[in-house]
Amino acid sequence: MYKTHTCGELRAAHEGTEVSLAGWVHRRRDHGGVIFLDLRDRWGIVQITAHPDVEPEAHAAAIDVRNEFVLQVRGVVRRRPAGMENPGLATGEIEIEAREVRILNPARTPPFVINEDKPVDESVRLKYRYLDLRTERMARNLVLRHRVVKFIRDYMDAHGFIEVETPILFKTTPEGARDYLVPSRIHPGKFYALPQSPQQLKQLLMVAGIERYFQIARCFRDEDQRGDRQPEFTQLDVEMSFVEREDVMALAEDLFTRLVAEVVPAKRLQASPWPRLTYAEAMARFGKDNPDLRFAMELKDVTDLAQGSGFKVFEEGVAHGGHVRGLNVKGQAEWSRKQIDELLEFIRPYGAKGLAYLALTSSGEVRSSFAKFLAADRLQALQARLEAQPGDLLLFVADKPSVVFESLGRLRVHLGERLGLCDPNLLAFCWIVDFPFVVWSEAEKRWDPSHHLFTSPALEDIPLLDSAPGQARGQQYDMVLNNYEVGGGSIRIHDRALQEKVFQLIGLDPRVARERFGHMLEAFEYGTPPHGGIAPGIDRLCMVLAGEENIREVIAFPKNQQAADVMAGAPSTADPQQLQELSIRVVAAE
RNA sequence: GGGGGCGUGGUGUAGCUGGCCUAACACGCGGCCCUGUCAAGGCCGAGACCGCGGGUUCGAAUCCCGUCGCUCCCGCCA
Repeated sequence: MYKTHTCGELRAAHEGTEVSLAGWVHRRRDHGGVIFLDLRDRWGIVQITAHPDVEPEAHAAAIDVRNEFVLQVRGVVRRRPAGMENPGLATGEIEIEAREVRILNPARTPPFVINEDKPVDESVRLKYRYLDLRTERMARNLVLRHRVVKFIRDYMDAHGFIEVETPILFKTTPEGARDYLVPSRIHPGKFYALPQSPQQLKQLLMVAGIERYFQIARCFRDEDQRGDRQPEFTQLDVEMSFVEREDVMALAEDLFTRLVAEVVPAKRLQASPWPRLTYAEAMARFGKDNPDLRFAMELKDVTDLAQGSGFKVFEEGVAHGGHVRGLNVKGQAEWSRKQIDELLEFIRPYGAKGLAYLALTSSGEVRSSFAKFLAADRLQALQARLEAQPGDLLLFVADKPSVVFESLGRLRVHLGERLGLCDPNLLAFCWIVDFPFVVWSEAEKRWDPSHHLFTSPALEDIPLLDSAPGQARGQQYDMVLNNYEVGGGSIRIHDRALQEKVFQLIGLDPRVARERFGHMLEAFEYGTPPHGGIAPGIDRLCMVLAGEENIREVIAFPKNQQAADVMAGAPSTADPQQLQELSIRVVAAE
């Protein structure tokens, strides 16, 4: 037996116990006589002492030991001498007096330090991911993720859900993101696709009468990476029958409220119940449909005050159906012209052509790019609208609505981070509802579903689908946490006629629709219950709960930004024989 | 597809308005000393020719061009 105990569990109460421990050498301190070894396993760290005159052989063995060697140590638990305790260590009251030190496997010097949390180039970490995962931080993240998933499974089970696995080899649906394709050997020229989500399958499980389904589901999307996006990711996939929007939202809210309390007690919810914003409200107040509610600095509409104000930029902005909106950067009136120009540069990529400012210095002086154009009462009204006080800096963008929202929304987040307004221990969950059912795609010249093509429109808005599709609301809801969309769901269509109508609306040829989704349409004719669901992203959620800023930190073996696994070297070329079996010829490898 | 940032010993950085750099510092690594530390300590030492290629120059880590890699972002993500 290698282990009688783990390295993290021994306490003063174990004094005198003979133990056998096994783990990695976290650190070694050689005092010429006595040698200290910090032995680490997944459960903690314990100090081993090897005295030359207590057990010469054990001491001799400890001389050759280096960091990250794998050892088995037999010894006796001793209370540490008075004053020698280490309060920074859970096992700091005791130490193990070594009787035998056995080197199970030596280790090369690792390419980066494992026993402290120092920045290391990420490609090096990813190449040696198995070493990176030994670090306290990464081990903690993996444990956190396990606890999150465990809590979810227990909760779902307790609420009558069953976990059903759905296929990884499925059918391509080019309507959504790019699919990962898997060639079929048995069907030359044909392909499976990896699921972008188990959407269709979970709906078919509702047809099957499961009523309450969930799955910790792996999803695949072949799109470009971001700090919060991986080509394969995990979502808590949920679907329920005989439910309305409120039922699904209530379940998810209860689940995650309890999860936070149990799994990350050090963090606290900003609000419970979670605030609920309509899409329109989220855009108007925060410029985004995934607003960070941890701080205020809300956008204010000043279009009415800008109109006929005499300031050309404002008037022209309004003239073409545009808005003027502003935000109040509290207490930053002293920012220099240069700093404000930098903010303009920050929002320029989002289409903003200018950034008007009004700084109310604490001395009562006004610095502004436009104040001289405005009448005194307008200026007053403007300040009142933004609840400005001396010391505040007011920033305005005038443009078409999409540009105003995009640039001020981004600017708000940027400023919030820069000014330290985002409390990392605060979890500001909220719901976004009443999304537009479809959005006009200028590129494709057609209506695109704002969620996915199985989402039901609000029933009272169905007539609008013919007259004014852009006005119709969808029965969609997004779960937002701090700065991230961590989940989305909807009530689905369960009626063939309505589903076909939606296909038609988004320009899906009926023949193509039947080819791709015929199984869905047919299923709807066999007694499909009203149903809906939600799919919270496990990776993003864990990222926020772990206090990480990149999704890779909560994934054991993530892909890099090029969607490559630099440790194993995936993707790789395939053997010519494999390709031949699959009837595949590689045309260009550039 | 586009834009920004970065690329110096094993790791993290400094140097980068060209010559004092035959590249510095910290950690790590090796050796020696040290019987109580816990980021142990002291002394000594090895280790990069500055991502790669080309150019400018008497002279380049430092300037220019190209290229590759990593990263952040835009597009994209039903």
